[in-house]
Amino acid sequence: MPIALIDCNNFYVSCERVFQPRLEGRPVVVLSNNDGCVVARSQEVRDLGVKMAAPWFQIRELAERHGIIAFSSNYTLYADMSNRVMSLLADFSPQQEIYSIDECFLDLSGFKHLDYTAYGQRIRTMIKQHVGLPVCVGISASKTLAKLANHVAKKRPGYAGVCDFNALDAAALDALLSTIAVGEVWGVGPRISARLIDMGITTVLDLKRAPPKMIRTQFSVVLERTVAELNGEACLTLEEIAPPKQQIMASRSFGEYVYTLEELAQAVVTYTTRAAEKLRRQASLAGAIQVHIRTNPFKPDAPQHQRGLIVPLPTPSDDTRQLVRAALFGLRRLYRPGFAYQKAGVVLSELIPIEQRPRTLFDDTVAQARSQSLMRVMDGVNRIMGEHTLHLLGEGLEKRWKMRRGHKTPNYTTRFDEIAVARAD
DNA sequence: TCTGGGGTCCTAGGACCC
DNA sequence: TCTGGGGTCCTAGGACCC
Repeated sequence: MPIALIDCNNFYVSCERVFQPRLEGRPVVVLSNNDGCVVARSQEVRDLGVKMAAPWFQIRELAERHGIIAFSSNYTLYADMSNRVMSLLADFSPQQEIYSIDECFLDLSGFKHLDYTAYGQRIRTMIKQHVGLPVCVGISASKTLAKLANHVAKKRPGYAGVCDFNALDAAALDALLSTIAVGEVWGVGPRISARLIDMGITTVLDLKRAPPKMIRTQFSVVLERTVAELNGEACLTLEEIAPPKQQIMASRSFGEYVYTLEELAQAVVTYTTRAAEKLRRQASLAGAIQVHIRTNPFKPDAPQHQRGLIVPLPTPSDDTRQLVRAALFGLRRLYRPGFAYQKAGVVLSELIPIEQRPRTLFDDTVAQARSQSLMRVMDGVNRIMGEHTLHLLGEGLEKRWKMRRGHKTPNYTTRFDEIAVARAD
């Protein structure tokens, strides 16, 4: 069963380059929320040795020396670009799994006599032409192998952006796998990688040939499955429909330290509102809400305070006001004065589909209906008029604590007043 | 001065039951 | 000196992913 993995190259950076072609060939990074650390790097930046997740303030000097251009994350833009890519890719196979904002799997098993490498090149050309983004394509018999094939397509110029493992004979494939570090395998993170290397399993080929039972006892069934996948046995199926989330989070670091309960409450109301919107979008109710606050863990000399609390709801709900009440109840119990808080967040859990709302004798169905219409109106207004048009006053008006985004580009594709302008001078 | 955010799955261990 | 056995459920924590 041939599976293709299509992955955009340096996705966020490439999105920015589409609208500023002069950035082509120049070192570019995109920063995380709060302009905290590097979350996307152009090839030029990788070549300078800048690591993923490097704190921006630490590499600032290097950046200045080499003229690295930095952008704040513009998730509105990236999400829109992603949708365009995914809907184009959907035309290349009846089965598509959108795995993340910049990758998807396609099941190619229906295409019997296809030249997969040529097909991969057609995909590349199509995406480049219609969206302007560079992508690479990996093809093989399992998801794990397709991921590796994609890695090869990205890293080895000889493949010109498309690598089909099926096109190699067994010996050639093993030879190739013996040149890739075991840590590149999907599902092998830094911890497991270090342990494997201690055991003498250093390359992908070593892991492919490791005895599955030993891997199971020493590690887990998960890694055992990975070994099977490396041997061409597809254990992971294509998930075309994303299952509803089991928990929904919203949290942010603050742009400036927060000291007072009042300001923490504003943040908690804001994040709860966001989480509740996501909750309603997937038509679920939450049975509990967890609140957490913390000081800056990177400042061990400063007084530290970090706590979380789960607040059960009287009945499962998707009403922002009810969730906010519970969250603030939790916050008041967590809060201790005298600390410089750096982050707060909420997690909605015990989610159930809305049609499974438990019924009791004492349900106030009138209040429930009112709540539903109110939320529908709020969501509707915010969808049409722009997010945040209608919100609870508890979010605060000033938001001194809101995140820094000093280098954000316009929402070129989603707002008429920020649309890209082309000049012919 | 400045260090992201949002998820999933699995396992071990404790509580509890008969 | 000796202190059952087997099962389920729940939670916290660890590992991973992008």
